[in-house]
Amino acid sequence: MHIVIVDDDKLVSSSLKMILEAETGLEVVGIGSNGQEAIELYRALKPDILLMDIRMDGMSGLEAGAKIIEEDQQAKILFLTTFSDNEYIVKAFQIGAKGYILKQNYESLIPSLKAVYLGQRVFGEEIVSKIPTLHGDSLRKSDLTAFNLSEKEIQIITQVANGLSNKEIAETLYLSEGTVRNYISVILEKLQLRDRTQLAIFYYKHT
Amino acid sequence: MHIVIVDDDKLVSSSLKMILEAETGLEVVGIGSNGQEAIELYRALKPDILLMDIRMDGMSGLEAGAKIIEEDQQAKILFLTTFSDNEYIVKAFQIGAKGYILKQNYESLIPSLKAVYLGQRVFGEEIVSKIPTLHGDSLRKSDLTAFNLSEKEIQIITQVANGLSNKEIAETLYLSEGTVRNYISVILEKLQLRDRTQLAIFYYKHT
DNA sequence: TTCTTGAAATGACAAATGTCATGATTTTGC
DNA sequence: GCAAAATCATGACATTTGTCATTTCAAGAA
Repeated sequence: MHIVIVDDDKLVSSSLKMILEAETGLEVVGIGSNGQEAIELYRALKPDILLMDIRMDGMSGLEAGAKIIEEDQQAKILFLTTFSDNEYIVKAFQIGAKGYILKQNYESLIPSLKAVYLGQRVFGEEIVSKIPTLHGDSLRKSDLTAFNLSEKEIQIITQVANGLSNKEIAETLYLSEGTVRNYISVILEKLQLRDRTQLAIFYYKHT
Repeated sequence: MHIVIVDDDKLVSSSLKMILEAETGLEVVGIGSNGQEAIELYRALKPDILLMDIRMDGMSGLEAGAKIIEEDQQAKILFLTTFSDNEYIVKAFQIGAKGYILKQNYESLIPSLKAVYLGQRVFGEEIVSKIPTLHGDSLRKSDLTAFNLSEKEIQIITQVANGLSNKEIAETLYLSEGTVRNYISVILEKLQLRDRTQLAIFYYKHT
């Protein structure tokens, strides 16, 4: 399996090369350090998999990836990044990347590479929550604790995000309308938002 | 890595067992043949991964999976199936399964198992096309024409979905605030919605 | 017990929102 | 040119929304 690695941190790319080549059957055939090089290397070497940092100086991995996939629909690109970012995850999905892995999670790199090689798509845990229509009914614990939101507040946010008016929320949760207003007021303050519409938007962006 | 296999075709489950145990580090600790057994086996054995047919007589793999994940949020379930089905794929995703693999694709089974074990999610190529559109920056043409929305109306909707107030939208688009209100009123009527919050929600659900 | 804390409610208020009727202006088709 | 459209604007109005100060009440902690 031929692999090209592209990362603007040389240290990362050479460590990756070592890790990968410890495995028989894997061969790192090229190393690059920016988006432009990624495109050139891909064209020249046609690797089975392109392992690329999503964030790089100059042309980002995403841009490069989009271009490469445009040229070769079959291209198998696995993105690497050090942190999970909403925007990136969704975009990576959109351009048709085969996967997305956090660098921290280096043990899962080889199995993921193989799975991708064999036609699977591999994504970290985070991806699922970022996909709109598959939302569950409530915000993830991780998101809510980060903002000190109580259980009840979450319930209210969820109702707002379902498009209910204060009166309707009051009926649903057996509270008075005024109480619901108070809750929302507090929530908006906590989240630094202005009105319920922004709150609903927040919900959909963090779910 | 401890694995439990559940498939109503004994032939399949025993072949799988053989394939898996050829790999060092993998141990099939239990085999079941229906959803009910899957639940019992999971409770009793707490395997690292549950490899389960999605379609089975009696309780389906999907139902069993939902129940198991309900009991143990950490449960790692990888579904197996012989054909790709829209319903199933999306449902599997929704209940929180870690993956979905076609039986035909047996070479990718082991790498996929490992990737899942290490915290990834693995899905076949098909999945992507089945996932409702991920949101980008504007409504798709298809969506807007379906509702007879004009160019200007789309602009307004977009601003609402960005969380702007009427006054802000007016400034952005060089209109009076009243005009913006009128536009929104018409849009809400067209889309059968009640207020701007529902409009923002609509936007994020159709984008 | 008394004190404190948190959840829920109230009422008053200003601001934002949505609806409606109407009118001015511009664009477009014929 | 003229009529029929969009397009943009107003003003009046009822409702909803968000803020704030204050109160009630119950459960714990002292």
